[in-house]
Amino acid sequence: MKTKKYFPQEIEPRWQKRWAQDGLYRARVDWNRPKHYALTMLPYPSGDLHIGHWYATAPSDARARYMRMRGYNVLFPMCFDAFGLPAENAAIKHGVHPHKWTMENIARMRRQLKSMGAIFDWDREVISCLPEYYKWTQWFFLKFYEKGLAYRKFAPVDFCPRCNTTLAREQVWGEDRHCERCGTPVIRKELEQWFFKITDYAEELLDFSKIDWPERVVAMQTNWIGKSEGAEVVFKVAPSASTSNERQATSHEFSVFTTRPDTLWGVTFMVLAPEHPLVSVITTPDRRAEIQEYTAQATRQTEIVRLAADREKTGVFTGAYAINPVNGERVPIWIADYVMMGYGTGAIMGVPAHDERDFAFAFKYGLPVLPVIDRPDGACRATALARVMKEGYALALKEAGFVPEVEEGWVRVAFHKDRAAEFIKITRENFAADGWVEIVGGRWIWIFPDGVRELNSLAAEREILIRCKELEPNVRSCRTLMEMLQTNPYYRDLLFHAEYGTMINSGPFTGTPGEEARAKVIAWLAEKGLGKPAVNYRLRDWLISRQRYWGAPIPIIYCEKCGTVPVPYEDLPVLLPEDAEFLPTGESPLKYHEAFRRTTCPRCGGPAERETDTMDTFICSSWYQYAYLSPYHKGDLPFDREEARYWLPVDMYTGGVEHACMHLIYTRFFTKAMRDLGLVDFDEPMLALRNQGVILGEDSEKMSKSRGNVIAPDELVEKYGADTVRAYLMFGWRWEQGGPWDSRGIEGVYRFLHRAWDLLLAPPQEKKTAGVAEERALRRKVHQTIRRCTRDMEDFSFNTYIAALMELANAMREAKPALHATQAWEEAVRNFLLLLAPVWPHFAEEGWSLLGYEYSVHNQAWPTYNPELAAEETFELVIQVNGRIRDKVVLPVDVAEEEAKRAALAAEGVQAQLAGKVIKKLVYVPGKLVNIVV
RNA sequence: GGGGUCGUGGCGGAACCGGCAGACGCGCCAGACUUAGGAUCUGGUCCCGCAAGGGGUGCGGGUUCAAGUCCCGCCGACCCCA
Repeated sequence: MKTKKYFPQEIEPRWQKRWAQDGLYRARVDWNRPKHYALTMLPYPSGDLHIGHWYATAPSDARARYMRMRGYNVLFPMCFDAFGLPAENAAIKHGVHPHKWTMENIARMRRQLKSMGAIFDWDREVISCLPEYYKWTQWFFLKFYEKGLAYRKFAPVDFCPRCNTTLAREQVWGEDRHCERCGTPVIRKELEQWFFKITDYAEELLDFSKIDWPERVVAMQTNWIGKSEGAEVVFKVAPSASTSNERQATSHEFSVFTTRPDTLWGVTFMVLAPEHPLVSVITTPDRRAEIQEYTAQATRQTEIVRLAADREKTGVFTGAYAINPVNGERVPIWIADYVMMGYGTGAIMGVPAHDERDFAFAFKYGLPVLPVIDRPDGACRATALARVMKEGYALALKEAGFVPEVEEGWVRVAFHKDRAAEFIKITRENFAADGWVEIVGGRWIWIFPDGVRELNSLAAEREILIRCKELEPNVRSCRTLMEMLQTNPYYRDLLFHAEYGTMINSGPFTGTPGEEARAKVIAWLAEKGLGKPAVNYRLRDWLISRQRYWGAPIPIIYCEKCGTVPVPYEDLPVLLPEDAEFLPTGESPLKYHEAFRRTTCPRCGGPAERETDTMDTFICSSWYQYAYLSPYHKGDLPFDREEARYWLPVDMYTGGVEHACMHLIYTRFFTKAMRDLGLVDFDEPMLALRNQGVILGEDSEKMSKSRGNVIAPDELVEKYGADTVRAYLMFGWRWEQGGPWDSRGIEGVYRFLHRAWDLLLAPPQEKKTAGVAEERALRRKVHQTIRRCTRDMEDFSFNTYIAALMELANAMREAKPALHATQAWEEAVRNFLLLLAPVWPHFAEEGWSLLGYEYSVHNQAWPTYNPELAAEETFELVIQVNGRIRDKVVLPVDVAEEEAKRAALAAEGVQAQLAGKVIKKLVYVPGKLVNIVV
């Protein structure tokens, strides 16, 4: 009888129907079994399922199936992130209502997802745009509001002119600060917006000790949160000259945050943000006009322009001075647009000797530079004008071991600071006229014929400059010493450095080594009451207001009498009206919906207005893993407590790394806030996380309709069946890496399924006889494969998992003529099907059924391997001479060391190499090799 | 500029603790079966060489009996942050 051919188009729908009928994959609470909550990131219902969805989902399903066979009660749900802009844009473009558009897409994508044959429990599906769902999204908002985690403030915010809405800081990407969704560069607006206080959890979000997440994601989040430790230091404003005789009624002060309190003695100016409230107070009358003009112009600039690193720094002097609390120096206060009110305290201290930006600013405006941190490398350079030196100067230096370069009337020398004293001595002995030689870098010393002067204070800076100007007409236009030095290209790279090093010119701290400098200064500041330790985070609060229609309305009412009033819980959900005009005006469409906007105050009953912005859809997805527990829960809480107690938290989360600083940080914040609200009793939503890569088009470019390189999974399923698509997606790439699609590669996997079909179901073409050894060899391969596959599935190493199955199939094909119908063969077939089951669920079920096993293969236990059966009996001993392979011999695995060495020395290929040589050493690695060193 | 990840055949990729580099698959080459083959099966396939042998994991050094793997320095790619 001829075996029928493998025909996935018939097999797959049949089994999918049967599994659904039997509720095979329904996940129910069962306290007698260990649970495993596997979750993959929910898709946005954009229209059709993309091959990327398959790439993310199918391998995750295979692993969830594996866990199921391992005996876990597995929950692997699926749903749709249904609110969001594309629905609204489609409405604007094609006149379809977002609800209709979204629900139709969901219906299509649900059908497409079902063709995958995954173990999704569709009874737990949730759709975030339905009132039964967003009621709870609004409920979370109210809870956060009660807890002080949701607040409204007027602030400069990022606005996408294409999406016509504000965005959270996380949703603005890249150097050009573009919108994460549409790529348009954002602009800045000043608006009153709602925020979630994620910064309250900044410190806790930095703790990843309880979760097994990829290092890359940990690094990205850590980077994003951007903790910097340092000190807050208070500077007093010096009484201004014009008012000094009248004694000022109020003394002003302001604080700055710095990560480098060890450089405080090097402060030569201060900079306030133009928006800083003190600016208008301290500006002297003569500076007022200029300051006002600059401030007005800075406010108009976007943050992106103001912060651009390559932009020339500009600023204006306020006329006021601050007193450096550590040494009483009077330093000028400037304003500059590169200082932002929203960052730190809106004021910085300028230490041009040890900060690149400060250096550029000081250089531009002729502010002095005072080095206060020693160069760790000690590199010094010096330049002498040849005509002021004796002729023998260079020679004298040479004799002393220096390496002077003499060129165009200059003598230049580079040396280590330890030799500075010697250099000074030789230099002083060699002056022929009045002049000077300066040392920069490791030391800052001006050598004059009558003595040396060190640059160790602002006073010294002024005095040295005056002396130099007297001596040299060329430098008379220089405002600072640094300006003078800057003209000499030989000093490039030595004029400032930002490294840690021993403190110099720092009063009582001079000589403090770099490693302890910060801590010591901070402690001292605190003790003297001049400052305190402080931590600054880069993380901003999460801006959640969106000026769009297709989202969950923010449940807030504004009453003229009562102010901001939260919608009472019993009034939830605040329904999104169906008949809004959603035009992209840059303001919320709900604002123009009178019936929605006008309401009564829940407190006083008077007329009031609703908030018309909707919530960022990332809020919907911050708690969806809880929604699956009891879809559209009807109770006091968003989910069923019993279900939660059993299933939570998520054990394995899979998805793309592009969400590292958005969804993945938001959902961690949500869970921590939920914990503090008493809703859950754990700290992290997802215990483990694994990221898949991205499948590119065959042209190695990102798939896009405009490029025409999109691979449609539906077509592939139609041609090859879902099992082949699943297997190819797992085999073709390192899962976490992804790469370009290869339409020939999938053919190879398809062929493999056909071969495997014949291997299992067709009678052998020929018959051979076999001995015990062959039988044992087959069983060994089977058990080795179980071992490999188990490990690979644990490690998400899907490509090698499939490779191991292919190897087993190859071995089985070899053995089939001799072993068919033996017990070893039966065992091989049974285990092969079990190992196939997570990857090709339909194929495995069909094979299992045709071979007469009891339904269902997916209810079978994961096979275990017998280490004894998996163990090899012999091995190939590699014999090296001086590290080069010269021969190999096959030996029993339990061979004695002496025996192995004897065999190695006797090997033919070795003998030829050893002739007449003395063996110096013999390295023996049991079970591996012998290396003979001669 | 700072931080991270990574460089292995024509391609995707294997290689566990430092121990046979290139598993598995694609492609390619040869053969078989065929009216035919873009189906299927068999064999071959890192490079040089008829061979013995030699070379080889981005480049240059180092540690070691032994390095794709560890260390140092370059070069290049990608990602994140400026």
